[in-house]
Amino acid sequence: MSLRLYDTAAHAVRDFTPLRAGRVSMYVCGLTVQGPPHIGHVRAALAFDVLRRWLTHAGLEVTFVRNVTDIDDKILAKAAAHGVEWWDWAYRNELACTRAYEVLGTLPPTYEPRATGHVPEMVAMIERLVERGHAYAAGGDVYFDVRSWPAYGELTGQKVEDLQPAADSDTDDLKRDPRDFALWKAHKPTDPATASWDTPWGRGRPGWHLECSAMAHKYLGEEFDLHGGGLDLRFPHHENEQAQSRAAGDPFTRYWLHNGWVTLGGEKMSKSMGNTALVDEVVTRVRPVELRYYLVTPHYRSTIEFTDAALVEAGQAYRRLESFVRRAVERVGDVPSGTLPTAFVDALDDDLATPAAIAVAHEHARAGNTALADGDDTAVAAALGAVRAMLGVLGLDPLDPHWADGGADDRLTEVTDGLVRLALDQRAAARARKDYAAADAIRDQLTTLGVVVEDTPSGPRWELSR
RNA sequence: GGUGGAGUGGCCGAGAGGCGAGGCAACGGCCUGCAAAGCCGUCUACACGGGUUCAAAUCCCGUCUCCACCUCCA
Repeated sequence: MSLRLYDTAAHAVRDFTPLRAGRVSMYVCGLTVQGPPHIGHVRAALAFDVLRRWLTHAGLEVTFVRNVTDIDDKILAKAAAHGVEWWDWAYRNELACTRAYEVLGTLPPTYEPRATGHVPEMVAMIERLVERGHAYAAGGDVYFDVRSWPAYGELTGQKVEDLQPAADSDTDDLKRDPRDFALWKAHKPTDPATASWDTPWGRGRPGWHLECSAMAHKYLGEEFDLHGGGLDLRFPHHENEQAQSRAAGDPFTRYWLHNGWVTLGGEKMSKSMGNTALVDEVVTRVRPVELRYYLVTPHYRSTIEFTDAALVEAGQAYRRLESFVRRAVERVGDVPSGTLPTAFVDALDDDLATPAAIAVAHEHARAGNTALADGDDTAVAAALGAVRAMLGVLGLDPLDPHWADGGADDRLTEVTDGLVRLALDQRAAARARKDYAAADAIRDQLTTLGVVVEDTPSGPRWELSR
């Protein structure tokens, strides 16, 4: 495999060679389940889903771990505001996230650990850090000692001196340096008792960054291949993760991958800005597979400015591919996925260049359409196999059962087809006697009902309008 | 203040020294009784100002505009 990936730490595209031959270990930062997911959240999942599928396609055995952060300040605050238990709030949002991932066809991770289930692992990690002189307890909190780790800032090119002092300075008097970050937070009387755990430093709850280090260590080992997440996580989250893991003696990740934003009105989508597009809402306007196409087609590191027009356009582009696949299957049957065109492979190997990859799919669809028009079934089958293979890698195969119309009853479909055929026979009869007004009236009525009629060399075909 | 990123044709969106991605829309043609779908063609751009080069959207210098991170964030 000749995959090359952009490594944030190296600021460059690097050849990817797995730590262990034939296997890949990847850790992706999942969501803090404080609310239902918007399409920006889901874009991150999609980006790494494509990577995971590509690695799997290359024959590698992928261990994919994506965490759920189910305890943090905002979860506690929002749960309190809604008058529900924090764990209730966290879990209902976790379910909403899982549903959104599922609706968009992301493959489930190998494992999806929750922060609250890994307190002993975190405690163990803190102990290692304290022993090595990189962490200290203060007032029930435990902090990472930034000054004790000269490499601090290496991931994002920051110098400790240049960082703006943290704004939340209520704990600054406890810290040796304002840039020190909390590994563990002492229990506050205002927080629910259920949101605290016993530790050698007293009761408390996890700091944000520690969980990922502890869980990556547990499930992927001291060193693993890929660590991914959104751009905003580079600093401080990923910087801190790397610092604490390496200070604790783990080589940690070998490549850092970060996906770009989805923006709305030119600005990063975020709850606090009030400029979000929730997955549940967008999916009522376009089919999930079209939303996936929209989010997966641009390069994973580029910004996507979310607009309705672009979303609609993506749907149209996808339908072009889908339409070829459906018509080709009607002609030559359900041929198995073929081999991937070299240009497609080269594109994805080049830091997951999905735009170029999709372009190859469109080119093959066009060739397939030509073959369809020429009645060249061999070429149709070849194009169909190639297009399905390519779309399959991207999780966009229109024939994948995942995208099948839910709840469509086979009997009902049969009856519908029969009824439409009845109407089409009437139309054919009208056309035969050159009564085009009658023929067109039938077609118009079907159109009104949402049935689109197309005349083909082998007779009329119909499908539901999208 | 520090760090990182972006500005491409009517629109979306790639590319990153020379053979003008791909899609959407529009227009013209083919096909069709008419459509639809499809195919062919047209429109052809790289924020601005300099520079390097036989050749720059791509490299260098400068300028402008925008975004992100340094506080929770995909």
